[in-house]
This record gives sequence, C-alpha cells and structure tokens, in this order.
Amino acid sequence: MDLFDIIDFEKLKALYKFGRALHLKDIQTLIKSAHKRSFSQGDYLIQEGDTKREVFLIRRGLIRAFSLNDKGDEITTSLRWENQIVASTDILLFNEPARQYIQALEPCEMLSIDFDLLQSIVSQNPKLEANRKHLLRAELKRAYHRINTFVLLSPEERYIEFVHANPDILNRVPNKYIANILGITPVSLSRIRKRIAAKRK
Amino acid sequence: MDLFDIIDFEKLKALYKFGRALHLKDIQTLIKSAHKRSFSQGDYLIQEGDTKREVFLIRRGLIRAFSLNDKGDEITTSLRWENQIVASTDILLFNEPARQYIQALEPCEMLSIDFDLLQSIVSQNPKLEANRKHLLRAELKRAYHRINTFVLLSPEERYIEFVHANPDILNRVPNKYIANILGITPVSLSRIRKRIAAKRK
DNA sequence: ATCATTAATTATCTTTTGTTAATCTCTTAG
DNA sequence: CTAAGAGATTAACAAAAGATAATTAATGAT
Repeated sequence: MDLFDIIDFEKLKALYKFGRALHLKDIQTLIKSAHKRSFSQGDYLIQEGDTKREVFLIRRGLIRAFSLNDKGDEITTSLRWENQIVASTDILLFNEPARQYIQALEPCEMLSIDFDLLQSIVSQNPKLEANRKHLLRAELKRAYHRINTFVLLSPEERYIEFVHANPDILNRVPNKYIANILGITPVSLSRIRKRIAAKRK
Repeated sequence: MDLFDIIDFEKLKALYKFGRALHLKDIQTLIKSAHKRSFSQGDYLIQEGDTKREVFLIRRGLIRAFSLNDKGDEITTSLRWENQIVASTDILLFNEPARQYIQALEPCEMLSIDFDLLQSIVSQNPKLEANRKHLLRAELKRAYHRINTFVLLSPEERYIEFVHANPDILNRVPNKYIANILGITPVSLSRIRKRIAAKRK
C-alpha cells in the first residue's frame, strides 16, 4: 500500500476547508468517513424529500440547485463549483426534508462528509467553532448581497453584476439557468445581452 | 430603592431572547450593561460609517433599514418591530463600517446591549452557543426565503405573500417602503393593490 | 381655518418584461 | 452524414413596470 493511500493528501487538502485547527485524531476520523462520490451530468445529488445528512465538497464539476414553482417549472436558484460546499440547507440547517433538488451540470467529483460526524468533531474542537461561524457568516453575507441585487438593481444591472462576480463560470452554464438566478426569463436575458452588446459598440 | 429597580423584570424579560440558560452572574452583568434608549420618529439608530458594536432589542416601535442606490435614493431593505433584534450586520457580523442606515419610523424604546460583552458571555456559557446558532440560522432562513420570493414569485405574488406574512404591520408602514422591500416602485405597488382589489370583487 | 408636507393614487407615455411560437445553432447519437 | 434534441435567439403581441407629473387625501403646524 502506498503512503498516499494512507494519508490521502487530496482528501486532506479538501478537508482543510473545514478548519486549520483539527486534531490529528479528528483528521483521521474525518478522512475515514469522507468518501469520494462521482456524479454524471444530470445526476441528482439531492432530491426533494431527501433527509440524508451529508455535505459535499466539490473537487471537480459544477452543480445547480433548483426548486419547482407553482406551475411546476424548474427554477434554478444557485450554482456551485470547484472548492465550494454544497448541501441541502433544509436538511442540515433547518432539520426539514429537502425542498430543493441539487443536480450535476457537469461530471462531478465530490467529497461526501457525514454532517453529524463533522458537527461532533467541531464541537470537540473549540477552535473550530470560529470556522463554523465563519462559514455561516459567509453564507449569510452571500444571501444579503443577493437580496440587495434584487432590491437595488435592475435586471440588466443584476446581470452585469453577475458577470463581473462570476466571469469564470459564464461559459460553463446555460443562460437559462442564469436567467432564473436573476429572477427573469431566458428570453428576457437574451434581450438584455443583446442590448448590452449594442451599447458596447 | 424599589425591588423592581434592582431586578428590572422588563429588561430580564427582554434579555430572555438571548438564551434561557444564562448563569445568574451573567444575567446580572448583562442587565447592568443593557440600557434603555429611546428614539423619536425619524431618529437614526445607525448611520453609514458607524462602527459602534451594539445590538438593539425593540421593546416598542418600528424601524426601517435602508441603503442608498446609485442615484442616491433611499431604498428600504428591511423592517423590524416589537420583540425583534436590530443591529448592523456589517458591523457585527462582517466587521465593517455600516453601509446601511437604520431609522425609527415610530417613537421607539430599545434595549441596547454591548455586542462584545454579549459575545463573551455567550462564549462562557456553552449552552448559549445553541442559542447563538439558532439566531444565525433563523436569520439565514429569512434571507433564503426572501431570495425565493424574488426568484419564484411575480411582484404581485410577492406583495400578497408579504401581506400574509406581515398582516400586523401593514398599516404601520408607508407603502413606499414596502414597495422598496418588494423590489418595485411605489407607483407600481399602488397599481398592484388596485389590481388585487379589482379581482376580489 | 389655512397652509404646508407627505404619502398615495391616477394619468400618460416609454421601456421592459412575459408569453408563445418560430427559427437558428450546435452538439450528439445513430 | 443525418436526424434529434437542447439551448439561444428572434419575432409579435399582451401585460406589467418605470418615469414623470398632476391630483387627491391625510396630517400636523401655525
């Protein structure tokens, strides 16, 4: 057996996200519990009604989360890609069955971690509380910022802002999903893009 | 000196919000530090650039938080009233100077608490961590729900949802502020209200 | 009682969005 | 190479929203 199989630096590096103050013993526990999961394009990581308490770290790939509106249309509400965390907030934060679907838009390689195990380890490492708080706050900040884009900006400004904030994933995601995220229809986004292009020249 | 001046049940009751597992000593510390502050209609609790680390518990009254958009218009982003907590998230959560104004829309009676003192007390009462997490999560849940109203609902549906969720404060707040919160103009809200009224009969 | 102020409504017009359907492009499976 | 499917764009029309200004309603101050 190779040393790399024992230590698994890949996993270690990924787990680093959860805190730089982990005890060796806990790192081992986490690495043992964390396992790699692959998803093909179109696969669902989570479906409505799911209750499995697990956190995904995206090592490679890109996912979308979506809900169904009253007409039954899929409305994409968020995108996540490499080095980001994905989980059902309904399940983990609010102890409710998932209301959202999470779907792979590209072939994905994930690190799946048992959430409750992670929580218990965090509880035993007081230094990690800061980390947990940091993650929650970062998420809250994202959410506030998003609300502000709806309240303060027009759809066109919202799109420009999105492009500036996420230039890297623009060409990895169908525009119709980005339209959903901006709260407009794909047709309308297409017109906005045309308008912006006309202004530029 | 009256017994009530010593114990101050009013304050105690208000502070209860921060946790039911406080040590007597900590309760005393908090009560000593918490002081009542009154604001007249129109007064500012917090202005852009402020850095004072304080949390308000609303005992009576109603406030709005607003930002300035690129044109310099005041855009109301949230409302809070009795038994809710108000603070600058920029200051307390993100350690940045406030970007938002917070203004009393009615004569307000607040309990002002030093945030860092509160934090240190929470840190010394492990049972309170649960409380703190609960508050953060509740806030996150509110934020997610708000985002969903923008992504999933039309302005008209958003208004109906708002009315259902907040029937009590509708007649305490000028509609123009509610329009801001819904991400539309006051004129448009007026038309929506007319449209809804027409449908009802 | 009157005036001034502020909010809400209404009117008018322009711009944008939603909706539906058709067309175009691109990729992929056979 | 062709056909099928998905996504993006375009078109055409209806509905809604933004902008601006005028009007009405309500409130408080003098």
